[in-house]
This record gives sequence, structure tokens and C-alpha cells, in this order.
Amino acid sequence: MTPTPSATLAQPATPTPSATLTGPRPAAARLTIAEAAERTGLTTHTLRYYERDGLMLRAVERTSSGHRAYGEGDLVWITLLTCLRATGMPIREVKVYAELVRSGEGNELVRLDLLQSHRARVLAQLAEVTSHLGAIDNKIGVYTAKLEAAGLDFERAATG
Amino acid sequence: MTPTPSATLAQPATPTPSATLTGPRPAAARLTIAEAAERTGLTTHTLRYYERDGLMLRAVERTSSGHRAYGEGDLVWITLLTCLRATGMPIREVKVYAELVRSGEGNELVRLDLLQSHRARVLAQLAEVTSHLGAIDNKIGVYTAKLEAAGLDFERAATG
DNA sequence: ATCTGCCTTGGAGTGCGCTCGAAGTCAAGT
DNA sequence: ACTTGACTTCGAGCGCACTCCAAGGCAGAT
Repeated sequence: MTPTPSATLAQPATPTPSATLTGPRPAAARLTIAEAAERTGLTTHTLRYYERDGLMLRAVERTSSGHRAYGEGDLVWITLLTCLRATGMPIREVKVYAELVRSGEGNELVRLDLLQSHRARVLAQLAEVTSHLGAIDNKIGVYTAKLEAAGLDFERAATG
Repeated sequence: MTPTPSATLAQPATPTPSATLTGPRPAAARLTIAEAAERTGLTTHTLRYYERDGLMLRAVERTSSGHRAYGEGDLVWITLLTCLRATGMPIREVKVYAELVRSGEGNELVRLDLLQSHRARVLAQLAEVTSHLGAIDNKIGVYTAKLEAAGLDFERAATG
């Protein structure tokens, strides 16, 4: 394939000055945008779009050449984003949540509220979809019965 | 409110020549588009859009003045449309289904296939949403615990 | 030195599903 | 006769969430 993509970035123990910015741990692995895309199931386009749109907690780190370098924390956050988005939270609301988290401690109650009302909406929507699915199941039952009957007719005709 | 809206249309036993077109029954009640909208939960805009877009089985009947007059069959069909749409079937696929039904008997197997693969997709999506909801529930649990702990601290501080 | 390939940016484009507006018709009420 | 209000059509507009493009930068391989 291609040469190791994260050549300049993933030097496991390099004492880069920015290492201390992320935390006390020496140096976490950094991923290129393509790798992050693969891990998260999003496209690179979408990852850039999310960052542009303010859905990330902070700007993603960069290598010396300006390429994005995703850390473990970024991936964890993107995973949460994906949960919220996949359950139907609009981007504008995800953004609100991100802003709350970004602004630090003290608003946990607001965040909880936001998550809980989202949860309620999701439950309602699950119930609705399930009920509509029931109606579709009925329809499927009708067609199945119809075709089974036709099948019997056919069998009778073929056998008789 | 407004005077009886369906004045010209809903004359229960009028032997209008078009009555026989719908079926052997004398005269089914006909609804204005506004009434149909109210019953189905769609807007009048959406009802017209669906018809324009070929989602209806046939053009909705009209009064002498050109107004739409929805019959029971139309409402039943719209209800099915709503089930399909609410479970995430794209309009283009609903259209395919409508075309199958429109083209008469003989393609029941194809219709069944379509409904069953839709059903499978819906089940998959329900599972996905449910699983992501679980992750969100965890997050909610974390915040709840955090706030409960803070609440205890607060209580201790207030009491002590 | 040049080629390859992944990355960067800002901005434009796409697909879906409505949603709305303008201009006009019709029937009933005053 | 005129006003009101619900309806008609056609076509444009909108919000959402991507998705893509053009032009360019940088690093490693040949």
C-alpha cells in the first residue's frame, strides 16, 4: 500500500513540547484524518466539517506540516457525537452540547437536561417506529397469506 | 368556525354518476384536502406534493369546482404511506411500491420483497439506535452520579 | 529534480423532503 | 355586487447534513 501514513506524527516517545498540553502521559498515539475516519466510520469530509462547524471540543492538533493529528480524546468525543447523531440529534443541538462541555464544569445539570430530553425524544421515536413497523408487518402477513394460498392453488393444479 | 366545508361534496346519497366508479357502494363520504390533512396528520401541501410526485395510487377525485375529494380508500393508502415514510422509507422507494400496486395483481412477490427488505432495514436501524441510546444512557448515568455526589456535598455543607 | 499521494482550505454543489408564494378560480355569505 | 375564504396550479425556496471541487502544500520514493 502506501508508506506508513503517520510517519512524522506517531513517534511513540518523542518528547515533543506539546505532549504536556494533552496530559501528564508521555505521548499518546496520533492518527491522520484518514485513520480517524476509518476508526469512526465517518468520512474525512465529515470530520473536517464537524470541526469547522464547532462540534469538536477544541481544534484538532496539527503536525508541523499542518495535517490534523487526532488523539484518543478526539476519538472518544467523536464516538459520542456519533451516538448523538445516530439517534437523531440535530447538529445544531450537538453544537450546544459541545459548547456546554467546552465551557467547563458547573453546567452539568444543563447537560443532563439536554441528554435526558434527547433520550425522551428517542424513546418516543422508537415507539412510533415500532408501532408503524407493526402495521407493515401486518401488510407483510397479508401478502404472505395471499401468496401461500396461491402457492397451494398452484400445487393443487400441478398435482391434480 | 367556517360553514360546513364539504358542502358541495358530501351529499351522502346523491346519485352522482362518478359514484359507480369507486365501487358498488352508493356514495362514500368525501373529504376536502383540509379534512384529509387533519385526519392523516399531514399538511395540505404535503398531500398535494405526494399526489404530484406519484405516491398516490391514482389521481384523487375532484368536485365540479376542481377541489380534491378524498375517499376512504385514499385515506387508507395515505395511512400506509405514512407508515412507510415514518419508518424511513425514502420517497423514491414508496413510489416504486405505489407503482407496483398500481400495476395490478401479479407482482405480489415483488411487493412482499420490497416490504420485507424495508422491514429488515428498519429492524437494523432500531437495533442501532437502541444500542447508541444505551451509550447515551451511560453518559446520563455518569452525570446523574456526579450531580448526586455534588448534591450530597451540598447537603453536608448546608447541614454541617 | 520530479513524481506520487495524502493532506490543506474555502466555497460551491447535492439530495432529500418538504414548504411556501403568487396568482387565480369558485361558491357561499351580506 | 362584493367580500371572504378555501381551494387550485406551478414553480421557487428552504433547512439539513453532508459531499465535492479546485488549487495548492509538503514529505518520501525514484
